Amino acid sequence: MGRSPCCEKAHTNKGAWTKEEDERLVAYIKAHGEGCWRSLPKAAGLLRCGKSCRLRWINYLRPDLKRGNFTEEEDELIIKLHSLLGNKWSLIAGRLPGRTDNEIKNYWNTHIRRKLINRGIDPTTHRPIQESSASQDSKPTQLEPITSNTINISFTSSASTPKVETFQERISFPGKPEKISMLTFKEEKNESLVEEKFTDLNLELRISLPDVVDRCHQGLVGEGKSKTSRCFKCSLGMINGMECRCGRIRCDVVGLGGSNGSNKGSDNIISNGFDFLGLSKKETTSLLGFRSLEMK
DNA sequence: AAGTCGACCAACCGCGTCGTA
DNA sequence: CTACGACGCGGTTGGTCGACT
Repeated sequence: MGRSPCCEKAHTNKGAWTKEEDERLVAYIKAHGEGCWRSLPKAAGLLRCGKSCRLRWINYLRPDLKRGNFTEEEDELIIKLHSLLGNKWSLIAGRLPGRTDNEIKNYWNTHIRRKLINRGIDPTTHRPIQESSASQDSKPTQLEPITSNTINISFTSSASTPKVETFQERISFPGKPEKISMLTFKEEKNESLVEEKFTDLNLELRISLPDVVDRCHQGLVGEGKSKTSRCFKCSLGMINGMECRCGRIRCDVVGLGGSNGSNKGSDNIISNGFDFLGLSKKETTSLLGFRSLEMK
């Protein structure tokens, strides 16, 4: 089965956006909010693909974007997050307010990669280049015991498929031991278990429950969505609990949020929950916030 | 002044995932 | 269970600009 095109390419503009197109897009989103990218171009009077509109808004037109050079602190944070997450640019971007995944990706490829190589560090493995090239010959699953400056993080999930997916990431900080959590995350159907084995966190590592409940309570749901699904928090039995506000309105009688609507109002939940690496707001609009952590 | 090269970055493309019918 | 629409992500491309010769 072939993949259908995301839009009618014959009647869409490509390439650089004009000022007029930008103004139209901004005006439309200000008036109607984000979401439903497929229908947005037509509604906004733009001869653009929905994808293109989304990208333009997210990467360039969004009012909360921070323009300008990256600071040294941001550099170091990106390096650390990349050592933890790999090329998960959207997750990394979620930790840097005002920065986009595309911006960070570009910055990584043009600046930080070179910076690490100059330091003698392999930008892919975050290990010293000599050690890194030598270790490529060895089996990746054979991990050494944890030392004072080595961290293992593992995730195990069988949430959506019978196949158990695991992720192990090993990070070394030569010379400088750092405290970090080792988390094990297990999720089976409606049951979920989050074990936090250590509570010392230096990167504010937290596991976050998706805040879809709060979004649907605030009328931020997209039109035409199902009204029978239950939010993740409810499915965990957290109704009326600390993590879920469904007590106000049971989420099995309201619609669940899709990717539509603004993110206003979700910040409190993120900051009060178990936000893992400060998952980007867009990530928390669905269970993707968790699933993104399952390394492929 | 003209040509070349590399850096930068906006934008595109293809694929994976999710939700729904 | 399957097909399909829609969205989001990551890799890649290509245009622009400044530095250098």
